[in-house]
Amino acid sequence: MNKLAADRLREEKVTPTLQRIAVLEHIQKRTDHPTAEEIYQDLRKNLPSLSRATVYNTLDLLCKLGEIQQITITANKARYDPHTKPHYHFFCRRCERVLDIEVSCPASCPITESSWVNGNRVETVQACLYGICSNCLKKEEENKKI
Amino acid sequence: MNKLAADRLREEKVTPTLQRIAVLEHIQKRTDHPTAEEIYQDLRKNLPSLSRATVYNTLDLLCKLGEIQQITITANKARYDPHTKPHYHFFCRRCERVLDIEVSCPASCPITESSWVNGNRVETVQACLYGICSNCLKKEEENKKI
DNA sequence: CTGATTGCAAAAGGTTTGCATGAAT
DNA sequence: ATTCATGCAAACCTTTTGCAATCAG
Repeated sequence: MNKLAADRLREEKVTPTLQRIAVLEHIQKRTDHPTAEEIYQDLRKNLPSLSRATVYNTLDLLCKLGEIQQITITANKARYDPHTKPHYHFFCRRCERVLDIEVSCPASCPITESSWVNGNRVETVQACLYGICSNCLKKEEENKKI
Repeated sequence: MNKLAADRLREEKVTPTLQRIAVLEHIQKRTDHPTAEEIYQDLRKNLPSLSRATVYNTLDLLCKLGEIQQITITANKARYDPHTKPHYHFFCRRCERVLDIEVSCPASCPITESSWVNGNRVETVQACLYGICSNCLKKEEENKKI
C-alpha cells in the first residue's frame, strides 16, 4: 500500500513518481537509518532501472520538504531518518548499525529544549552515543567461552 | 614553542617528527575544529613539502593515542577536536564554523552520564546543535536595515 | 644499518553534475 | 509543447593505499 507516501508527496505539491514513492516508503519502513547506497541497492531489486542520481535527488528533495532528515553519524556517509522530532541515536562500531534511543532528558538539556544557546539560534539537534551494542556484546561473550 | 606537543608525542612513545608536532600544535591552537584539508592547507605555508597522506596518517595516529578526537558534524567531512572530554558543538549553517558549547547537563542525561543505555555499552558521545550563530544573525539584521 | 615515516600518485568510496532521453500535464 | 524527472556517465571531493625515497635511532 503506497497511499501514504504518495499522498504526502501530493500534499507537498511534488509529483509522486514511482521512484519518489519507493524511496519515501522504504525509509519509513526501515528502522535502521540506511545510507543512500543501501536504499539504492534495496530498491533496485524491484526497480532495476533506478539510478543512484535519482536516489540522491529524491533524498535531497525529501529533506527539503521536511519528510525525512539527514543524519551525520560517521564520517563519509550520510544516513536518512524518517523521524523528524529530536531523538538520540546509538551507533555500534562493531556491526555499524544505528539504533534509536529513547531518552527522558530533563528540560534544561539542549537536546530537548533548544532554541537559543549563547545567542545562537538552534534549529536542529543531533546526538549520538557510540559504542558496542548489546547484540555484539553478547556475541563477544559467547566467543570467549569457547 | 613546540615543547608541549613534542613532549606529548614522546610520552606516547611515538617519534616526534616535525610533521606530527606541527599537526598536533595546529589543532591545539585552533578553536574551530578544522577539517583535514584545512589543516593541510594551513601547515603547507610553513612546511611546503607536507603531504596530505601525512596529515591523514598523523590525525589517525593522534586519535588512536587519544590526543585528539574526530568529530562528525556535517556529511562527508571529518573534523578534529583537541578536547577529549564530552561537550557539545554548535554548527552554523551560514558560516560553517563549529563552536564549543558549554552545557550544564543534568546527571540523568546521556551526554554527561553515559556508560550503559538499554544494554548497549556507550564509549563516546557526540552532540551538535545546528542553526545560525549570533554573528551571522547580527549581519542578517544589519542587512535588513539597509 | 634497519625500521619507521614521509611524499607522491593512483585508487577508492560517496556524492554531485551535465546532459540527453523519456514521462506527464 | 513545455516542463519536470529520470538515468547514465563523467566529474568531484575526501580519504585510503602502495610504494619508493628519506629520516631517526
